[in-house]
Amino acid sequence: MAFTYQYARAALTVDCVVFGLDGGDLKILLIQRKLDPFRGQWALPGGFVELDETLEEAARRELEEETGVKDLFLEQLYSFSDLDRDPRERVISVAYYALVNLDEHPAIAASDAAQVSWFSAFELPPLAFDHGEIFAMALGRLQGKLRYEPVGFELLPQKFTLAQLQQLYETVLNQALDKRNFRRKILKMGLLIETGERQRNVSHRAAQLYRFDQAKYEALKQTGFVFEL
Amino acid sequence: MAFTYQYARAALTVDCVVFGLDGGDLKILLIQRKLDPFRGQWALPGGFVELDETLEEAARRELEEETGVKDLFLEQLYSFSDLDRDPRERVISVAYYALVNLDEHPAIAASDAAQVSWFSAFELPPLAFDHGEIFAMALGRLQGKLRYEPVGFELLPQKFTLAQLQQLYETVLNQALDKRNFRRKILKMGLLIETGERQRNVSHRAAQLYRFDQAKYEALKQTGFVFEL
DNA sequence: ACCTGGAGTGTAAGAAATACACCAAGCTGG
DNA sequence: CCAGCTTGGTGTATTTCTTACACTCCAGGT
Repeated sequence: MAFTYQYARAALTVDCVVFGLDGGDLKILLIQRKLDPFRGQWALPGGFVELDETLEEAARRELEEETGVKDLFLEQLYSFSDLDRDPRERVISVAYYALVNLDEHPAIAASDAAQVSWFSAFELPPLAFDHGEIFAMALGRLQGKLRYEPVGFELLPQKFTLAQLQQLYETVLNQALDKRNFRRKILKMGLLIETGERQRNVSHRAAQLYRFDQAKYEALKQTGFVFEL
Repeated sequence: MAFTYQYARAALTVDCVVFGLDGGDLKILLIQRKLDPFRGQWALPGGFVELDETLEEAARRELEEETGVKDLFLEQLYSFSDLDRDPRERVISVAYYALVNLDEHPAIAASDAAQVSWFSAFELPPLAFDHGEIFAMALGRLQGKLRYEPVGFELLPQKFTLAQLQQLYETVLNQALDKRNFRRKILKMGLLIETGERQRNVSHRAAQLYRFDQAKYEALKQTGFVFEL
């Protein structure tokens, strides 16, 4: 079967930058290409957009097919359209970035089509196509978002300690933060709920576990409140 | 001539939300459609992407063809992909938003293809397709950008008074600002240059004219400085 | 019992944000 | 030419936020 159009059309793909947090290490998910071009090189998961799905649906479908990850925080990043970004033909790619909690999605179901692996975001191998550029923009976006929106919680388990939260900010923003000031500021927002539970199986005093109060955040947002760290 | 592909491909368009400032009124540029669907309705300028141009090039080309505006500040906004956003067939649109100085681009060369007109952004007619949604996102983006990046100057003439700058912020953000605090804050950043010139032909005391120091801003940005109002 | 390692806490100094009102300058119209 | 109108331009006091900084508490391991 073939499809014919009066004017030439570019192919349309989605590519996903999936961030995960492994302690003090920010990771992203890459797949190893099994086909030319760039065979054997690492690339962002992604693929062609079908006609009966939105871009976001395509991104979620490709992610699940290629890496087994689903139900994650996903947001559109940017559309890339350099003329020669794919050596085969004109391909325009809409990039998404995603945040997952590594502990709750630890085992990436290896796709039949490719090798899948987490890489430290600050020591990536060379990437296929313009994926290096896409990654750089995604990292910048993540760093920006983190300051002005409470997206970081997507990278943590539902219940987390303040130290984990602080380490998340320090890792992603790549700067040290003062513990007391961090705690005061984040607690003053009133968006963290003490669960009453504490850490288990740690060889030191166990920390209080908190949850993020999504509902309260949504309510506050209506009133003009801006999350800002 | 026809083009045939193995898999179905969506058509790809660009649409532009062009903002201009007319005193205390934020305006956007619309064209009246001459063809179905939505014939006679107002719509964002835009059109199909050719294979030998990037998305941004397509946006600039369509803007110039349809409205005569060129050399403006243009940034990608978002890609829209709802399945039924165009009743004819599957069309994915990459939206851009643009800022122009109305005084320096006052006469929009009427395109041969359509009527072109500026509308007050807060009293828009119903728009074709999902252009209302695109506009809403563009307005939100503009309001956000204005706070954290010095994009507002794109809406003003090269030389402007502090009152004009303040009115720009008040108009776009839709809130009143204190004159003395505004002046102190913006001047303390050191990004405005006194031209030494003053307003002419005003029936009151003439205000000092300033220019934005783009070069200094670029330099400061490197050092981690963040414009914030 | 004691060591280790992270949890948890307060304060003082400086910087920034906010709220607020009057005189100056220049043109206009009588 | 003078009165009045319109916008330009300026300072200060109060409060809030930011920053820098060091010790005790607690639990598990040895």
